[in-house]
Amino acid sequence: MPAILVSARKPFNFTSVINSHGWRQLAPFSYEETTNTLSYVLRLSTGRVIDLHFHDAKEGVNVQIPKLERGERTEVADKVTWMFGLDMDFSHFYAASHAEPKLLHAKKLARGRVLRSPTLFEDVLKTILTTNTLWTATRNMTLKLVNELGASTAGREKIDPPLSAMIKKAFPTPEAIAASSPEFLKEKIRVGYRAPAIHQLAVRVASGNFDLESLKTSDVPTLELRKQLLTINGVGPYAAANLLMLLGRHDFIPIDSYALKMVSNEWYRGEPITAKEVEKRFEKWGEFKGLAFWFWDWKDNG
DNA sequence: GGTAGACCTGGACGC
DNA sequence: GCGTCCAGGTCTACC
Repeated sequence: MPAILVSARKPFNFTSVINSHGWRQLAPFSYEETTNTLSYVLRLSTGRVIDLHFHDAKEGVNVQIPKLERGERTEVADKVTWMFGLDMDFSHFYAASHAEPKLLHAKKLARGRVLRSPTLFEDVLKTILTTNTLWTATRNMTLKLVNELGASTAGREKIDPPLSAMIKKAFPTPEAIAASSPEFLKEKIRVGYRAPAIHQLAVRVASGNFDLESLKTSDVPTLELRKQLLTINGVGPYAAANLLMLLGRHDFIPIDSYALKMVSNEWYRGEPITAKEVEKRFEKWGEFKGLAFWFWDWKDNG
């Protein structure tokens, strides 16, 4: 199988990226622990759906791909650069955190990059699917969404049952989700009350009324970016902070029940706390607040 | 600005 | 197998 090497700005640690959060467990990602291989089913801009396998190449990411045209290879390289944040620079964060014992490992393990999907649309939807539910349900909803509405590696031709198990699917496009209905999303994908929000976002993006992908490269201040993310139904303070982290803006902390638990165990003897206490503990980290929180060496991370 | 309650799913638990 | 309870953020109404 052909392969391409996509280089990373140093320092880089493949394992740190794929372990940065739970994204590798969400379809169309999959992970094989014994070989430390991350896989992803990618839909190219031409509509072709391909299977990618990522391996550690020390100086970057080695990507196993099917035979592709030159333009397709360039597109894959660009997507991989985004997904792994290969061009990102965390030197200022490492300098700011070098004296903090709880962040000693940050530079050593090249922490800072968080695994992303190729499109912001996919990351927004996945983030909405993490809200107000348990992780197993998030995994189920994502898998159903991909299986029901995603384009397949086999194209449109009909596949016999024995072969169909080998066919993989990409994350659905905004158009595919927009063409479904809130009722379908609720009843088939089991997304519950999130159905109208998910469908509405797909319609906004598919119709061209909301250029979500442009936020990936936007240079507007973080507060303004946050404001735009909060216009999305289903995206509240937690989801917006999570998405800002994925966008490389680290001024906000995604405060969920896990954050409250960790901060409470660290500084408040496990007693009930509010978001205010979390903010207070990380206030001094300023523009690195999100990074300091995300990569903090917690006393009890169970 | 702060707070209470509804929104859903699915896992855990008791019977 | 069935019913009940509970965890998990966002949104809206209300104070």
